Amino acid sequence: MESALDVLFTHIGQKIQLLESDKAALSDFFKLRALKRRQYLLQEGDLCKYLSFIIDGLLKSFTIDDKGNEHISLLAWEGWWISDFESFVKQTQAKLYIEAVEPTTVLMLSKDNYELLLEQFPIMERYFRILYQNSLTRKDSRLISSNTHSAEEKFKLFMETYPTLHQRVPQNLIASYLGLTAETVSRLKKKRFDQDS
Amino acid sequence: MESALDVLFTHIGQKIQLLESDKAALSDFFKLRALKRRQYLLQEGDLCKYLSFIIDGLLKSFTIDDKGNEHISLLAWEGWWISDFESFVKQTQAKLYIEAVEPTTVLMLSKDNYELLLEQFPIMERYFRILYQNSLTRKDSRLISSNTHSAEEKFKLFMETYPTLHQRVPQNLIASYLGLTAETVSRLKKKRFDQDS
DNA sequence: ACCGTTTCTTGTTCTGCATCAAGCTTAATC
DNA sequence: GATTAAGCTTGATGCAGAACAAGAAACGGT
Repeated sequence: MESALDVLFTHIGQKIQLLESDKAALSDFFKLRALKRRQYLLQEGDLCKYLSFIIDGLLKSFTIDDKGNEHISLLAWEGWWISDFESFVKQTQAKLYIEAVEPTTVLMLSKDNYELLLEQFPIMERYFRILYQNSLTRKDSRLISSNTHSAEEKFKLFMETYPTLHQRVPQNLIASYLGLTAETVSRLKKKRFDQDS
Repeated sequence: MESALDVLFTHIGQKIQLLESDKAALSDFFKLRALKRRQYLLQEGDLCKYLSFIIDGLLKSFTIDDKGNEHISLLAWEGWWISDFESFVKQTQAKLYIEAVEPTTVLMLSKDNYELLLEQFPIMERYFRILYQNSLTRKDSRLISSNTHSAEEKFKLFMETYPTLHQRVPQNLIASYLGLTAETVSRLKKKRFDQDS
């Protein structure tokens, strides 16, 4: 069976050319961790010490506002990275919580190892440059959608972009991800279904 | 006086170590362009062929919705890069307009030259990795603010983040950047001022 | 298989901000 | 420096989606 590191290297190999010798050397930089459902990977106020690559499972990152409401900033599953990126990069207090929605395994890369890895493997500069490049285009789209679309348009766009995700993620999390309430999404769903039939 | 390329290299030099020989070689990759007030650097439907580094002046990127309303996705001035990044990276049709708010000069890097430059100067992989890394943390913050804050909080945060920008940029552009109407921002400004005095 | 918790639905009320309108002020442009 | 356009203010009205409420359905853990 495929090891966690193989999953990671396959992923990296889709963006850059990775030598077998590199793989062996890179392995030591990562640490495997298993999370149970509802377990936290990070809590607000912590230092975000790791970039985490998701081998299997699904995580959410979110803030909690003054009224105690949760606002999801990211839903991430196998093949994606997650962190409180600002906290990780600047080594400041985290603003985000990261919590497992499903039982999850991740490969963690510490800040120190991240810097080392970039020093020692220039090809990884390229990998992360491409990774961030793609991430930026998605964030741009999301920001535009967030500022210009109605609730209905946001929901529709989400369902088109991630057509199968609603089978894995409770509707209230999708609502939160879109900056809507669970009630609103429930009504939008009903509306869509009524129209389709 | 300082040339446009010097401005760029100073900026790059803040993130990575750039050799004089590199500078000379890199110069050929960039093309200088001057824009008048209200002139477009990009229009919706175009291919975004360039990353543009702003030497002087100020630009806005925005979408126009079905009702003809403008939604600003970015305000950028000297020392920042601007593009329709998704269109640039994937070479798809641009969704954005980019227009000069002030008379502006930019150094433009074409997609081809971008790829060449990354091939030939591995140090530039590092530069762009760091650039994108920082850009991502800002986008994250903005996305969170957009989904969790009230109009008043967004406006307050904007004024704290860019305390002098309102002297350069008309209020209606700030409103659009924040996903608000000009009227709302006008009222918020009044409210702030009344409270402060 | 059961029980408790989480998630979803549906109705009602409320409110923050948009929209519409119109006069005023400031700033570009010739 | 006159003219025209751009930007700002203030008031009135409307509405999308939040908030509140409460029951129903689905799910997960033991």
